[in-house]
Amino acid sequence: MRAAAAAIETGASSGTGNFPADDGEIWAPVLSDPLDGGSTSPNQEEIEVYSAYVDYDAMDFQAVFEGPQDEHDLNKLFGCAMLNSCGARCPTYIKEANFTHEIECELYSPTSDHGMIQTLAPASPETKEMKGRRIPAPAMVLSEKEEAPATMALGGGGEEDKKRKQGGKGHPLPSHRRSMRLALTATRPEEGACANFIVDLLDYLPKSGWRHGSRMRSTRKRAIWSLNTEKTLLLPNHLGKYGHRKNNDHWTYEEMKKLVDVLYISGVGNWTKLKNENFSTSVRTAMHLKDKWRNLKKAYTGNAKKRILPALDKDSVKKIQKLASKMKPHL
DNA sequence: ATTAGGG
DNA sequence: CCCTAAT
Repeated sequence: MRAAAAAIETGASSGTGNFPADDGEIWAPVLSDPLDGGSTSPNQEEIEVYSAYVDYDAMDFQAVFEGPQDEHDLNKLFGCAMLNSCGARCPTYIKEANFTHEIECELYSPTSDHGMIQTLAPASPETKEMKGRRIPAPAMVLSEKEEAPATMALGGGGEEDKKRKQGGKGHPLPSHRRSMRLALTATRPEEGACANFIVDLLDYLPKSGWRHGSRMRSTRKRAIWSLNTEKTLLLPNHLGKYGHRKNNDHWTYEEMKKLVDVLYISGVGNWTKLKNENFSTSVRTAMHLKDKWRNLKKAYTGNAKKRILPALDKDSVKKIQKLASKMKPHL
């Protein structure tokens, strides 16, 4: 079982870029005050996020630690939260205007397509105490057939996926390369922490724009989640801010590491050649490679303050910094 | 056709 | 990730 992977602070900021022990593990930096943008918050609690799954891949962390790029990232955040601290059966709250639904979700991790969270099974009718408020849960019955499997299936094209795609029961799968089916977890997580975490994540999208550290990054209208008749959790706007992008996929850990490794050997530049020789099958264009390098460099160079860093292994970080400072690959 | 840099 | 001026 994988140990603690990261901590999320909901309180005031502390240092950024905390480097854990160099144990070769994929790590992610502490995300500073993502929820209140640095304003003084009475809520100083620290929530430990951990994975209950053995083969937890870095991809899953990206969404959380890169911060929302658009509304769709909430799906990832959601999934991350659930995967990490909750599990499929953990009560999850969806705030809809003034009403709060308690649901259980199935996550479809978006890649080139836009993903969505679909309710897998309605939660048992009960009332939860949350943040001092009484949250009414809708009365629904959990059906056996709709229950999540006891194992998690990673990677699109699995048997479950195919079955569902061919118009079976269940919910229609969006076409995507990867999908995650949340597993039932043996142990129910601490309710308070999870619920608060989820709700706070939803609050991550403020009324007008979202914050990155203490500064406002965009003026985006608040996304209101809603459940349609299919019990599908949807956003009102399917395209979002970056919906026009041809490739709206986020870089994976493997991609970033490969890019760094290649640059470390071949040097920075000659992006077209780099693309043809090392990323010929990748969706990334030469310009994408160039852009990513620029962003990585910026992220790990200088006094990057309050910046949400992409999860990378320490070795890659060193290479980035060495390349950035034009140091030779000696040592 | 590519790249650098701003958006 | 896109756009575009500059090369």
